[in-house]
Amino acid sequence: MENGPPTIGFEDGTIDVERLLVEPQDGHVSVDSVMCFNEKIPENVMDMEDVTRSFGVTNNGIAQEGEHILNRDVLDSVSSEVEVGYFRLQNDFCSMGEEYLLGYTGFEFAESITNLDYGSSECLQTSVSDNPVPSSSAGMDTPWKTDLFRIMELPNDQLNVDSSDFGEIPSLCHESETLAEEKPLKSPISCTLQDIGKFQDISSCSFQDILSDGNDTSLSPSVEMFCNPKSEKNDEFRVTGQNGEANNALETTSTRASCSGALPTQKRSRKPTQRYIDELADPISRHSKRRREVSSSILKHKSPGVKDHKKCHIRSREVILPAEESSVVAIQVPFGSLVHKECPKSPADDMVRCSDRGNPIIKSKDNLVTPENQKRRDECNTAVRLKKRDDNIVAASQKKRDENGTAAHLKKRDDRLVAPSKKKIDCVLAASPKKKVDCLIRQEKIDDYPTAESPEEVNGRRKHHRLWTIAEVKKLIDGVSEYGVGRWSRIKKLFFSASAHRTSVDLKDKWRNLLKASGLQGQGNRQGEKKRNLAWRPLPKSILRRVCELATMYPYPKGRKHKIAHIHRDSPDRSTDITLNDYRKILRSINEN
DNA sequence: CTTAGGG
DNA sequence: CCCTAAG
Repeated sequence: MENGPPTIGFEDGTIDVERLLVEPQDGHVSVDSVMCFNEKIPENVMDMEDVTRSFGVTNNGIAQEGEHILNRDVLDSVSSEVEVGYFRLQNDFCSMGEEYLLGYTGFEFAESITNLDYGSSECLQTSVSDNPVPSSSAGMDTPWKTDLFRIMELPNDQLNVDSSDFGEIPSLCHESETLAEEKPLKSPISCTLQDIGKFQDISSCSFQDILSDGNDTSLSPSVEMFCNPKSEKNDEFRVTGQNGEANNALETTSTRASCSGALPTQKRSRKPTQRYIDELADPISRHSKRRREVSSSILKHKSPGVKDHKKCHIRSREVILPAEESSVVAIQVPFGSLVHKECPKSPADDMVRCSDRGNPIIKSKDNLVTPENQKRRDECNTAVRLKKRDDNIVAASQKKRDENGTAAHLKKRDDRLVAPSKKKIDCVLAASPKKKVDCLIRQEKIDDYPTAESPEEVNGRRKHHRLWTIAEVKKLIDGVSEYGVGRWSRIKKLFFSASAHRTSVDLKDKWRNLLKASGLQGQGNRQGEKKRNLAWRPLPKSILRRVCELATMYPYPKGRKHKIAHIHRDSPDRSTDITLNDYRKILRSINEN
């Protein structure tokens, strides 16, 4: 209604492409909010990506601006081809392809569209049939999208744009609104392209990687970030923003809200599809099998009805996204809004907690994985151990053994830990059964943060496997540089007194891993090491370097008898860093004596 | 109890 | 991380 072209089609069924153009840039035309034609879209090529491709829309825009540029020439040529109907090629829609749709899984439409890949227009029809186009008067939405549905409704062999469609555009608003309402996810306003950019900067992997990653398994958080805001746009014709400004999100949201208010009900909001859930859950699950095990058992014991609350789990999990530790900074993806809506507790708690040592890093933690979202997951949890060593084992006996063993160990460990806070209890008290589950999940998350204050335990069981934060690694390195390799208990005492977890053994193990990562240890198969190195989580090179230095300094085996003499002798050659550490170490030893 | 090492 | 064996 506002600034969008009220109509873009001609009476003869063609489309005024020029009107679709938005903000010409550098001889290119931004196609955001622009749509195209269905032209000769092959019957079996309903996939948006294909469409996009066939019209020369480039996808490279995502990483930068999240926009797609359509060469004007191409567009022009296309315009002549436009004959009947059109597709709305929303930028993300195009580029995201299935991803985008998956992000949308909340409602049938998405699923149906997803199926377009397989080339059946039936999907479209069925999906639309589910949402019959109501005739209402209020109209704020753009006709574009609604017309998309129109087209879908049409039989496969007659994709025609009824000129009347343009006239009754307003009447279609209702449906669009409905769709909007059905969206399972509200994109957080704070989630902007800028954030995404930041993410990119921080993480070593490119967005493309992420995308592809999400392809096989599920939507990666980052993808979601993209998807959600876009989804909003998709429903809102008012999509202005190529810039992905937060304001946009707000605007669109509010617009929708008002619109829906005007057109109450008629459609009950749909729950996220199972598929959607699956997609979300997958990435995390992959990384934290272990956690899952524990959590599953916990959940199982605590609340039999976990399955019923899958959705909640998902929500909570979304709060914390896997952050990259590649650099000293980790990204915190603002998915808070989602959580806020679904869950009473805000993720903020976790974040705050996580910043021990003043380190603003939010660990990605596989931990979050815990929330089993799907039946499948639940089943797996309860019935099968995903541990590496359990790969071949399906037998219950094995499982039992493992559980018992771990349980015992955990208990033991817990005893040594700082007394758990009452957060969990509070949580439980204040919550309905559903919330209880959430609390548990949150508990896990909290647990992940190595703050002495928050070593909560769930039912006496503790989650293990906390990711090592860079800060921790640094501390470890400092400790090693001070005390040398092998004095894990001391290092633990002095550097990790704050973190109840991280036993001396853990330190030792971590150091071992660091050595591997630094590629300085395995003399035999250095190549293998290196290869694995790539798989390693991007560790700050500075850390790796220090590890190397320390490793050379203190041969891992106890062979560092002459350590001190060595140091003195070599200190001039050593980096200032090491020298300083040595100095400190000496001082400390002196003090102790 | 602490380490080293294998799993 | 877990588990075990060795000082």
